[in-house]
Amino acid sequence: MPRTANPTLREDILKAALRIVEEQGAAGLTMRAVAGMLGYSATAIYQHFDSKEDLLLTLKLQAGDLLTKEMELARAEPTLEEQLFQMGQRYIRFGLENSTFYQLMFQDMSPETMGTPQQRERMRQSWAVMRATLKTWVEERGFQGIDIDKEANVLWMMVHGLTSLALAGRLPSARVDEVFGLFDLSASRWMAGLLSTQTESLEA
Amino acid sequence: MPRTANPTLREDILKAALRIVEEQGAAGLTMRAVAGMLGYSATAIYQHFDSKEDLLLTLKLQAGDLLTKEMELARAEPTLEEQLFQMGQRYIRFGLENSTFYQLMFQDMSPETMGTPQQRERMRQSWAVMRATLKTWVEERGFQGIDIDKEANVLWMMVHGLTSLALAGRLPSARVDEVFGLFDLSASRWMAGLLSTQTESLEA
DNA sequence: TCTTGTTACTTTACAGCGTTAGATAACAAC
DNA sequence: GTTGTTATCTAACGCTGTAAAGTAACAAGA
Repeated sequence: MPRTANPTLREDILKAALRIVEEQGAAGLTMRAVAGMLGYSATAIYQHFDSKEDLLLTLKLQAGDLLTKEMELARAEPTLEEQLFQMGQRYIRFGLENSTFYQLMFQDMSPETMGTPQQRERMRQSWAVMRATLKTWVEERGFQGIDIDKEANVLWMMVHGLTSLALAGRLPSARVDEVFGLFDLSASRWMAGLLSTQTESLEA
Repeated sequence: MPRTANPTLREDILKAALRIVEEQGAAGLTMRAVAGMLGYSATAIYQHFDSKEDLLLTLKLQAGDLLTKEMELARAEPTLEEQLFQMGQRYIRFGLENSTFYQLMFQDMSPETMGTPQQRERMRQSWAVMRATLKTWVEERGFQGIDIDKEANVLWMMVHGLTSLALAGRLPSARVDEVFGLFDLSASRWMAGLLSTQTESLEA
């Protein structure tokens, strides 16, 4: 017969943490800051999260879900090619517009920090969305000798590499349209390369 | 007529910091730990570095130099294609074998943390090595309508994306040979894509 | 309605962090 | 020797994440 807890506190903590990360960056995210924003003491958070690491992991998982949702929106495009292309663009835009989060998602990814296998799976959900579309497209076009998983990883490393470099200030410009230009180029190289393997196999 | 400082202390600090990062990860790198390893007090470091951030930046620059050196070794390969390919492999291997460092290099890259324009230039040196080889290759083969800078960025985002995903545990395996397999695939897609633009322009 | 058991939350405290201020002492120059 | 400079140390400040212990709110049973 215990005292009842604030039923929304867990979510409130996550919302406050999200706001702090957005407004002040990852360095501003302290237990005291989060709790203070809600009028609680810092240690109250430990009723709902094991540690700051646990809180961060939850935040990362939520960010991953947002990215997945974003990519699923691309399914509205009329053709599969356009869907794939839009997924790439939406991925990049998400990273650029939520830079702190995106960097967080790919940071501190030591084995312990990565959570349970289910959580890792959840983090890969956006990849799975893209992979599924790619698979349908490859099958529809009747491409032969394609390892879907590997091709999906190739596409993923392109968009992630691009986003990551842009956020690190390692590209000539981090402007969305310029980054999209590079995405255009790399995607068309990949596509042309893939198509060329198919014409070859037709000739043979 | 001042007292003389330990002439090797600055380098000793960097060496100690390097060792700590390698042995204990970035989290173990504290001013007290670095100084303690050398028998100095923590504040002695401030004679040689403005802040921990300054120390870290210096470390990153050194890591960048190492990567550049590593990639320059690929110039020994007999053909330009092999040189380019080796550069990619050496980049990836460097990242996988110096994971903490590599992650450090692409972390905390907020505008202030990035140092002077000269330092940013120095950080891009490994990219410049690859770009130069790519340029020579493109000219030697007489390829037309190629924007060298953009193609170099495409190659860079592939190797960086791959390395970064592997280190984040987001690929099915982080084993060097498996990662190399993905590099093979993406590089050949890019190459075939690029070649296809050239045969098209020949036909036209 | 009163007691009781559970637990949400607070207060206090601790060790460690980066960094500053002030004290100390080493040593080159005169 | 004396002096001036500065390399280095000690002490301290305000921060961090978090453990331990205290407080009080409230559901359940009488």
